[in-house]
Amino acid sequence: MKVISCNGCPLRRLPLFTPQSAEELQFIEALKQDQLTFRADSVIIGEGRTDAPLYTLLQGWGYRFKTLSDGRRQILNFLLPGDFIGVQQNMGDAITHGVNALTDATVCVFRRDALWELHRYAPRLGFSVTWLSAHEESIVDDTLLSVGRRSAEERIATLLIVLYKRAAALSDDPPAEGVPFPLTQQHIADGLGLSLVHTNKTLRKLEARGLHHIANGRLQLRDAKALGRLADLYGDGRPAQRPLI
Amino acid sequence: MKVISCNGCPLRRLPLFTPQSAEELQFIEALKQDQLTFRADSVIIGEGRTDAPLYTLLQGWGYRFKTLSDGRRQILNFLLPGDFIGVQQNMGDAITHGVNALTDATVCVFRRDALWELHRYAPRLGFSVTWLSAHEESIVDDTLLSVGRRSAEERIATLLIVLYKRAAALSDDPPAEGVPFPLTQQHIADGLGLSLVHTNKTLRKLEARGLHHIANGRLQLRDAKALGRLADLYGDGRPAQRPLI
DNA sequence: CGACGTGTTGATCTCTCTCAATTAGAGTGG
DNA sequence: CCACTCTAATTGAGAGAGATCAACACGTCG
Repeated sequence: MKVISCNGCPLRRLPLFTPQSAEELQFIEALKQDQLTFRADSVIIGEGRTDAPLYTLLQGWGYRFKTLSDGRRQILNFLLPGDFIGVQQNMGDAITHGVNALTDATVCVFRRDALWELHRYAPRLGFSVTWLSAHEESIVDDTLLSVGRRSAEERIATLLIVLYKRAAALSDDPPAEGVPFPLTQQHIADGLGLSLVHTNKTLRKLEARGLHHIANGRLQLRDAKALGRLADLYGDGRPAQRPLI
Repeated sequence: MKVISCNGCPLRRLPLFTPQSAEELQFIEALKQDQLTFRADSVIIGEGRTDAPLYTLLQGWGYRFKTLSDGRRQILNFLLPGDFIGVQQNMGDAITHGVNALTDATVCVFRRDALWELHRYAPRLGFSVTWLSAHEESIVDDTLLSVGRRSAEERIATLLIVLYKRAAALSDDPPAEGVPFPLTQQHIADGLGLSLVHTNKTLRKLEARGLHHIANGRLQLRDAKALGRLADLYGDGRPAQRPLI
């Protein structure tokens, strides 16, 4: 993929990034060092790294995860274009989670001190990063609610709705035959604290009831209302809303 | 409790807040509006509020939580002195979780635009907030790993260690007869995605094995090594480490 | 003294896990 | 074009960790 300028960056379309000034854009451009592409299933940031660079996901999907020493794995959240990668760890703390690519994924690489530079010289953008960081936490909060208190059916319904909305928000055209959905059942299981087998059985049950359909890497919600009843979400599941400041 | 000046604020002792300059302190002081005290078990921020102020927990414990419409509750994380309350929501997003006091709790109240002011005029402190926000997320990450992939015994061992360390880091004297531990078993259950009954049985089992002891609102770790083996934490459970910048 | 919150314990019940096999599709090499 | 392999999905059977139901104990408080 050709290296694109920050001017055409897909992140700019996100509502969080209120219209940037020319100076701000130029500033970001100066902090951007490189652009890298990772293969599907490859490691973007290894668990335990301390010197991880700061990335921004430009294209493709990924996920953050933690593992126990015996191999049990929990996916913390899924990363879609526009998400930051490694903010926590770029602040001097040891990283305690890994980041893998789910599909082929292109990232922008920023200077290690980019976060500080941003705060120092473009506080409005620094503020945006804080906002985005807080928003990512709220996604993890939602997942924790699911994993802690929802049944398997409810968890899966919730995940399907949330990912559907996030994916749909990124495409320009209305999602006629569904949205891209690159997760395997193992990813779903690891994201929801379920076993692979039970995930499969639950998915089949929901699909048999006509609630959704997954095929060829695409997800369709066939009965969004029923899924919504299962999920019992109030305001969650919609993409970030408000502009800043 | 007497209103204290930011100069004597307990937060200053936290390693995250590298020595502040006199100007920075003065700046914070100007943003501080008030000081409030909440009763144990009272609501600090109601679920769904949109105009919540920005607080900082000065004294006492609290917790963030989410509930499903049928009443199932998940505690997202526990708040100890030095924690922020409502950062996410003070950034223009609707709040989707509640905050309750666990003990009597005193908070500092800041102007609603304090976060922006901080970023704008004291970028170093703004950066600290971003760091703190990211760090809070990493605590939720750890809990999600527990709830998703650890057994009941392992979850409880993990929680005890983590809270012990956080509480110990806040007291000056070495914790001879344990650290303050104001949680009821219901709080533990809601924080770990377990039922009350099973939480009780598991706690009793661990206590019978001599791993810990809870009495009179205090927690002692009697066999930290055994608890650590159960918890299987690597770097987690210790308080925030590195200074900034 | 009765009511209430918290903790404790026993007896079921069930959701989800684990184990085990099988199927289907993609890629590879002969 | 056909074996061979590997990964992902699927399905059945049995086992188990944890949930639910039901009592009871204990201390505090009005």
